[in-house]
Amino acid sequence: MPVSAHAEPEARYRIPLSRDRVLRAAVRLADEHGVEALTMRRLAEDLGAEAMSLYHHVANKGDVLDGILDLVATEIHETVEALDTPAAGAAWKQAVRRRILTAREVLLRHPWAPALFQTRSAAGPAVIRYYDGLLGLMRQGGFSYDLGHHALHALGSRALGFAQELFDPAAGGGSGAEVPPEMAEQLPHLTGMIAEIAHDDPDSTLGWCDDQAEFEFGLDLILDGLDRLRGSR
Amino acid sequence: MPVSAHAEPEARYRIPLSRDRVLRAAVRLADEHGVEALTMRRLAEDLGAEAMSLYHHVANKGDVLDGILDLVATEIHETVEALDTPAAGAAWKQAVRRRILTAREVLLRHPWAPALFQTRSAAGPAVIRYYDGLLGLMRQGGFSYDLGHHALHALGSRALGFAQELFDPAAGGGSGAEVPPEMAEQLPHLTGMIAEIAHDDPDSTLGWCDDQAEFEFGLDLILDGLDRLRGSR
DNA sequence: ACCTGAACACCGTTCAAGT
DNA sequence: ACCTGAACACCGTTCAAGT
Repeated sequence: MPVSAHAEPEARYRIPLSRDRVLRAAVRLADEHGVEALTMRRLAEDLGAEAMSLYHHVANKGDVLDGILDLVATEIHETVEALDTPAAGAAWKQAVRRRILTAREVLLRHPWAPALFQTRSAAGPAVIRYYDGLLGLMRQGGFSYDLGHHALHALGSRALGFAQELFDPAAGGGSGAEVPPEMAEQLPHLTGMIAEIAHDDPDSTLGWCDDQAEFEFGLDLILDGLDRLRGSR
Repeated sequence: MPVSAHAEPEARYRIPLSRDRVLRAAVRLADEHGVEALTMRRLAEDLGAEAMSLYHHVANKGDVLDGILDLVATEIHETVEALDTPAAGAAWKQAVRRRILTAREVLLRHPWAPALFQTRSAAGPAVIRYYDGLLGLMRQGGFSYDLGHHALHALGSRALGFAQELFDPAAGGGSGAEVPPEMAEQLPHLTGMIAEIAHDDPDSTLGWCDDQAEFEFGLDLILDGLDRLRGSR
């Protein structure tokens, strides 16, 4: 191996670009400043290069977006794969539940990822490997391929650790009790619900939905339903 | 009422702009050419005006996007409201199921809407009214407010008639049996599943997932789970 | 081979000016 | 009041040119 002593300091500020380096910088940029800050120009700047240089390592911006999603999915898959030795029989439910809640933890570190998963239609290889692992756990739990197939569809994005939140309480502003009277007439049931929950727990005003608890409720509902179908079909 | 005969032909090619006219044109544009064709310039062109004129009727592009989502949600809410006289007791499940499948039918006419619903965080008034109606059906079915609340979260976007499809079989290309051998080793369970389904139904190659059936499977799983919890909490 | 500057065809939006 | 043209500050991407 030839030694070139003077190359050392130069190499420090001029690490060659590569697809991997570009994608990792893109993930970091999205994590720190949001996905809307992820432009080819800004990404190049962070890498100490010009925007046009990126095109030697990625096809276009869509390729970058698919690439960073695959990076996140890889992180999920590897974290989850290190988690447990799969268990047979009824333990399938606990194993699947744990994987999905772990996937959710990974996604909380990349809050831009769920919205992007929904925008980019094609599932990358890492997502597919992750789903293959889930299906494997179900098979060990006694699932037919047919039921396992339905199960993956039923779980949908929840399997990856997210589900769309339609109500964003933080966006609402004031406390739950401050429903305008003319709106309350049009929304008798939601108004009643908010009033009752405010009564039971006076401290629960703004942002009173516990995202984690709601995610687990929906997940358990599906898993319990699947467990009941497990033998019968 | 004064009559001005000569105003008629002029009014024909210069209908004044309005927020409603702008939003309806935006929905039509998205329906016909996709949401990516929905630019302020293109939208103005379709209305026979300049892009800058739109800003007298909408605040900005985000306002347009929120506006067209509310228009779709209104269409869902009105279609569903005309559907049934709500039924008490165990019939809640059938009533909710029918509303959600109807919402899905509406969304199939606006295929751009689901992805946009997931991007725009705040739920508009029409979405909230729709959810209030669902909660009302559940209340009549004997739900506590607490269980109804969990139920809305568990249903999530499925209540509006969509759920993210993570596998897009149409994007894959060839038939299900054409899995590359080195990939098959990494995906033993998905490969086995595809092989078995191809064996049971040789015609099911490309796009063999029945979206409607899978949507209903997941929906019923959740509704059956809720029905089981209905009395016990 | 890898990288770059200038340029192109778009965006959403501001502003001053028209009627 | 409503509408408009020109302009600004951005995009992603192409292309010919550098090393």
